[in-house]
Amino acid sequence: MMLTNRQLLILQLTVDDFIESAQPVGSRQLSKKPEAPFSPATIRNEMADLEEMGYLEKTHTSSGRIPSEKGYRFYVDHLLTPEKLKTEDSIQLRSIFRDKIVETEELIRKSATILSDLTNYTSILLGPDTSLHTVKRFSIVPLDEKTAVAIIVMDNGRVENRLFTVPEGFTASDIEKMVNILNERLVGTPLAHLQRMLVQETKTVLERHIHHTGDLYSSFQRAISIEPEERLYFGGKMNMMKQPEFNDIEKMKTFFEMMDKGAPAMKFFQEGLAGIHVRIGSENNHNAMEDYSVITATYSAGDNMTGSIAIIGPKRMDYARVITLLDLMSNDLSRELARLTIGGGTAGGNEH
Amino acid sequence: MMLTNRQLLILQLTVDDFIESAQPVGSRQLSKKPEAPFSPATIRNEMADLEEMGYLEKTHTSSGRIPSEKGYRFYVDHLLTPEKLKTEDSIQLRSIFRDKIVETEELIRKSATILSDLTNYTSILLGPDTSLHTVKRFSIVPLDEKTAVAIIVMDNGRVENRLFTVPEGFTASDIEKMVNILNERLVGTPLAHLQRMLVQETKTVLERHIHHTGDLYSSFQRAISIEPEERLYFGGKMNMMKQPEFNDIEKMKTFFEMMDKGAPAMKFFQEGLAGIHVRIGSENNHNAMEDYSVITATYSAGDNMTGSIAIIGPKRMDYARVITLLDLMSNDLSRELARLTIGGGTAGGNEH
DNA sequence: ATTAGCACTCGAAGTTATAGAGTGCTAACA
DNA sequence: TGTTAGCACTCTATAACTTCGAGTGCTAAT
Repeated sequence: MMLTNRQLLILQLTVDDFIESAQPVGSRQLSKKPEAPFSPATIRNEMADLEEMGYLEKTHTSSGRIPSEKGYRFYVDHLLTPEKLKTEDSIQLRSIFRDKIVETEELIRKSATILSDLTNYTSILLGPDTSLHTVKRFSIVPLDEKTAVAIIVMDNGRVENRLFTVPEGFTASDIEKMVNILNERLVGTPLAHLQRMLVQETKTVLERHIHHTGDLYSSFQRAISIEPEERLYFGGKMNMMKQPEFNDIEKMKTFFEMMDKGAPAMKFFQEGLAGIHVRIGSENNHNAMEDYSVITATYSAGDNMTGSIAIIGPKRMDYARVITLLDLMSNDLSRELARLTIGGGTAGGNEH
Repeated sequence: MMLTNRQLLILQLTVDDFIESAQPVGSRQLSKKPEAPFSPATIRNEMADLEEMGYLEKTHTSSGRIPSEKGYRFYVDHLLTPEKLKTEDSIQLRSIFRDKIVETEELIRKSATILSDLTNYTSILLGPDTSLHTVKRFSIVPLDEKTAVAIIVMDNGRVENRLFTVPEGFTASDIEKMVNILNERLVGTPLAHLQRMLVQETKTVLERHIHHTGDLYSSFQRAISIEPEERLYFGGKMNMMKQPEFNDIEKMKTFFEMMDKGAPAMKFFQEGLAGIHVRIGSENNHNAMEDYSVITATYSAGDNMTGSIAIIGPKRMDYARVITLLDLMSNDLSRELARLTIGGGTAGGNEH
C-alpha cells in the first residue's frame, strides 16, 4: 500500500502544520498553502485515505486531522526536511565553548541549559559513566583529634571527599602510614572495583602495620564508598508549561513527578546506542510517557566512555529542529570533551 | 478600638476555618460550631464590625468573609493556639538525626525535604555562611603534563577542588615548592580573605622561588576563586501545586520562575534575625510574593555562624503548625550541628 | 442585646441558542 | 477518470439565559 506523492505531501504538510499550530488541520486551511494547490475537496479525499491507513486521526467526527503515532513515525522516518539552523542559534549553541570551561560537569550542565533554551523543551543529559576512571591519589587531612577528611583524586580530575571518624589513639604517623599503603596499593584502581580492592589489597596490610584498625577500617570503608556520581542533569523543566497541551494542572503534576522520581530509573538511555533515536509516545514503553516524545543522542567522552543527551517534549515536537540541534550538540560535546580529556586516559601508566 | 472577646473568638474561628477549608466563611456555617453558640445574625453583625475594622474581607457583596492581611497579622500576633505536634510528626522530624550524618550539607538537605513533607508547603534552607571558615590545607595533584587539580581543605571538612592548567616547563618540584609556600602562608586564612591574602602573601614569594609564574599565577588564581558555596536548599517545590489557590497555570509559572531566579536574590533571610518571623503577603515587599506568606527561623551552626530556615506557602497557611515545626527544627538542627562542629572552630590553632 | 424573618445579591452550575469550522457525499466538470 | 463545486450534516466553542443556594443587610420582634 504505497503512498502517492500527493499523499506524502499532504501528510507532511499536515504534520508540519500541526506541529506549529497545535490545532487540528482542516482541508480548507491546507488548500490555502501554496505548496498544496489542490481544492479542499481533493485534500479531504486524500486525508480520508490517510486516516484509513492510520496516519491521521480526528479528535471528533467533524474536526480537522491530527497525526497519529504512526503518522509521526512515518514523518520522522521519511518526511523530515532537515532544518538548517539559524546562525544565531548555532552561535548560541557554541557559546558554551567560548569561555574555556575545564570541568566536565560544568560543561554538561551548561549544555543542558542551552539545549532547553534553544528548543523550549526539557533536556536531560546523562554524564559519562565515570566508574572506569582510576584512582590517582589518596590523601587524608586530619581536622581534629576525632575527625579527618579522606580525599580521593581520580585521573580525570574529579575529587571525592568524605568525613570520617578517627579511632582514639590513632596517631598522625598512623595516618601517614595508612595513606602510603593506600597509595601504593590502590592507585590505578578503577572506581568500580575500589570497594573490592580495598578489602583484598589493603586490609591485611593495614592490620599488620597499624593498631586499632578495627573501627578505623569500617568507618573509612564507609567514607570511601563513592556512589557513582549523580549523572543526570536537567534543563528547562519548566519549559513544558509553555506547551499548550500541558495547560492542565494534573498533567503538569504527573510530568514533574515523573521527572523527579521516574526519570532516573527510566530506560531512556540505558541502551546508549550511538546515533540519534526518536521515541514517540507509547514507543517509550512507559505509561506516564504516552504523551511525550523523546529524542536521544550519544556523545563520547574519550576512553570509550559515552554519555547521552535527550530532549523530552510533546509528541507534537519540532522533530527536525531538535534532531539538528542534538546532532550538533553531541558532536560539539564530544569534540570539547576529547580536548579536555587528560593524558592517555585510564591506561595511562598508573596500573600496578 | 479594642475588640470584644466575642469578636476575638469569631475572628479566630473565621481564620481557622478559612485556613482549613480555603472557602469564604459564612455566618450560618460558623454558628454551627459548638465554640460559637450564637445565632447567624449575631455573627453577621460581629463580622460586619470586623470587616469595618479591616480584619475581614468579602470576595464579593454576598459572599462569606475571608481574612484580610491585617486579619492574618492579628491572628498570628494574638490568636494563634500553639499546636501540639502529633507524636508521629515529631518522630518523623527527628528521623533525620537517627542515622548519624556527618556532613553538614546532607543534614541541611534532608531537613529541607522533611520540612516540606511535613508541612506540604515549600521549604527553603539557607546554609550557614561558611566564609568565616579557614583554610586547613592546600594540596595540588598533577594529572598530566598540562593539568593539575588544586585542592583546598577547610577546617570544617569542606573540600574544594578546581582543575587548572600548568604552564609549560613547570616541574614537579616547582609544584611541591608552591604547595609548601601556600601552606606556610595561607593556612588559617578565612575563606572570605583568601583572594586578597593570596596576592598579598604569596605573590612575591612565589615569583622569587619559581620561574614562569606568570601564567601559573593567573590560572591558579582563577582556580582558587571559591564562590561562597551555593547555600540555598529547596524542598517540596511541587507542593505548591497541591494548594487550591494555585490551580491556575499562570500562577504556577510565576511561582516557579520566582523560585528559580528570584528567590536567591530575595531578602527572605538577609536580616537573619534570630527567632521566628512571619511575613504575610505584601509584608514581603516583593511584588511576586503578594500571595504568599513566609515564615523564617534561624539556627546556629557553631562559631557564631547562623543559617536560616523558611517555609513559603499561601497566605492561608497553617501558621500554628508551621511555626511549631520550624521552632523544633531550628533547635534540633542547631543541636545537631553543634555536635558535628569540629574541634574548637575557626580559632583552633592554625592561625599563622 | 439578641435573634427570627425577609428581600436582595451574586457566583456557580446547568441549559439553550448560535456561529463557525470541518466533514462526507454527490453530481458536475475538464 | 481524477478533480472540484455544492450542500446537508456534525460537532465544538462561545455566549446568553436560567436556576439554585449560600450569603448578606436590615427591620422588627423577643
